[in-house]
Amino acid sequence: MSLRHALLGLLAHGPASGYDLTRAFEGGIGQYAWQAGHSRIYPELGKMTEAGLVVVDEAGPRGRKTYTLTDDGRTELRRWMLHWPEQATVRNETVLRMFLVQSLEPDDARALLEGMAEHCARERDALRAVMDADDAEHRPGDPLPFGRLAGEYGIRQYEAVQGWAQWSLERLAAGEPVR
Amino acid sequence: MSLRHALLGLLAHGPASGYDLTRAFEGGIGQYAWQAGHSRIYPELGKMTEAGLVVVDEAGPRGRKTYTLTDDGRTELRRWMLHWPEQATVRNETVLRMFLVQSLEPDDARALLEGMAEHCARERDALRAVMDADDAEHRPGDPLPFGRLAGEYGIRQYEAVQGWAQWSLERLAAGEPVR
DNA sequence: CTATCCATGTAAAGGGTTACATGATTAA
DNA sequence: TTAATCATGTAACCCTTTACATGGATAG
Repeated sequence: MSLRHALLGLLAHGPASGYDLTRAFEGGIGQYAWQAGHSRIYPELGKMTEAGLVVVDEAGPRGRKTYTLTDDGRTELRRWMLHWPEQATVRNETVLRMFLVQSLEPDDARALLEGMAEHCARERDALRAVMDADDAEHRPGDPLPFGRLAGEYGIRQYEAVQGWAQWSLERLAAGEPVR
Repeated sequence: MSLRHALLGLLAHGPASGYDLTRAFEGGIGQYAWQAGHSRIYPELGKMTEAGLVVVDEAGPRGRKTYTLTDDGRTELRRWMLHWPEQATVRNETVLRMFLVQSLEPDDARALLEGMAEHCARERDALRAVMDADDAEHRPGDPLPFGRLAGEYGIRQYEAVQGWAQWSLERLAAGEPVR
């Protein structure tokens, strides 16, 4: 049930409404870590309120509700962050394609791997540019923007996929039958 | 709906039963790419049969049914492999923790990052040993074992996480406030 | 004969996506 | 006044997990 923990983690940076949290999932966290839409977020915030992990400050225009972490919520977040299971939930279409590349004809496999390498090179450059811009704005002593550390991982991740695709292309080019 | 494509990809290597496919998900594909249990696999194979993507050779002990890819199934697999969307489905608890590390107290963040680095170093070594054993058994000209290419990515992936955790620890050690 | 593995299925409960539905506030 | 944005919610449908349920084949 990681949506709950994603919400706890976002609220650890300060109070937010369901609408704010929905916007947050449109950024990097939704693209790289965990997806969620408002229709799932609102009911989950309701359950978390019942469970005493968050409280509502009912005060805002248009019926806006602002949620704040409770001590129990912060404790639960810390527990989840530090005690991770050996087998974490993983669902990744890109890695699935990596497993299944050996089910394609050599020409198709080559096309897939070349496409992946190009895509990752482009995404890596784009993310590098965003992170460089963040760093340029950043004054020493200020807190890092949310997701700055994870962004650095994103760059390394794209480089890993790109390097892997090139390594795989070399194995294909060497005439090694991959299936 | 990637379970369908995972099954198509596994069946591309040869006919298999629901039981065989369930076993396949207990290996690397289930650990790194996509999880599925038999209670989801059997109904999905039924729907895929209705859709004409697979056919059943009803012949085996204990009511065993063996599924084989049809031409339509192979076409659908190829389509899905080569035409990937920009925004792929991602659900990854480890990356979620990376995003939320900035919501922890510095001591907790350090403990998390050190734990991740150690865990990845261990997993990397274990996977490297399995891949080396695969390569030792492998005769040039034989097809690569299923998942050999993806396994190489696994190694690079663990190295990327480990390198990232160490980079993040250095930023923490430098006294930079991460939140 | 007995335990283990092979083999298939269904049911219930919960998580997640898409669509439906409504209305207040603000900026142009 | 009108369009965009803020803001919340529910309903239907599908996917996923866990548990329930059954029985054949094989090895010791």
